[in-house]
Amino acid sequence: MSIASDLLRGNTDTIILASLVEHDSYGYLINKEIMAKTEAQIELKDATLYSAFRRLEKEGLVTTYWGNEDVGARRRYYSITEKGREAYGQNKAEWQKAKQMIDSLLV
Amino acid sequence: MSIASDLLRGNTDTIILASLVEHDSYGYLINKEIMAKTEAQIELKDATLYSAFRRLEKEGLVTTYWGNEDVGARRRYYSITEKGREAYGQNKAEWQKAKQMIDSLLV
DNA sequence: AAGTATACCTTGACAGGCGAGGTATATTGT
DNA sequence: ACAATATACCTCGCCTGTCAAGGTATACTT
Repeated sequence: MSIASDLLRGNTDTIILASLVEHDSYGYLINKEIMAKTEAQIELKDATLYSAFRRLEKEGLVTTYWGNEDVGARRRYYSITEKGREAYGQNKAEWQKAKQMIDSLLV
Repeated sequence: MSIASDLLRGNTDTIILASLVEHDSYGYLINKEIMAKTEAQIELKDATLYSAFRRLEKEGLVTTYWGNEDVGARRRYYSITEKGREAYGQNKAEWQKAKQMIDSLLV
């Protein structure tokens, strides 16, 4: 059984940012990598993924550009901004705290 | 800064069930205890709390009865059912797994 | 020619959180 | 005496994030 989406909610943006910290990437690949790393227990549905991208872009946490593939389907790349790196750090810290707090409530 | 509600979502029902595992309780007290235990970093807004109760009741995870206070405001008590205990165990297990998976994605 | 993989996108429905509003009783402060 | 605060419950309607369902286009395999 894969992870309920309500448990992921609030972390999707952070997860996407995480995959952009090292290098630029694109939607399809990000999704595949997440599935590979979690043995398909976490999967961002593509509608969810793309709506997250719009949100991140609007907030200035990522920028985007079209790749110039001369073969295959076009790719839209995403790049994390400085603001995005900061947000990532904060989100991660908040996640650590939330984890701890929730754990303290679950006997 | 308190914990973003999207990080709690998916855990609110579990948190409520947790506070009913040891003994019956009522909304106002459950809320106070959660705030006390987390130094007010987690707070279920009462609209959230009561809608969660309706949900848990509908799913047969809790039962409810009116307390017979002869003084002060009336209290509606909640009692966890056997089904509720099972759900609690499963939710907790899923939370453990989700934690692990999310952590594996956040570099 | 059909199927699968890669790669993107939009729309509309749904569920949970919660701000804002409401009711009622008891205690504490001035 | 009266106001304020704490206790204790409740509903309505908005907002936001997820995602099923639908769509487009290219390239490779069978």
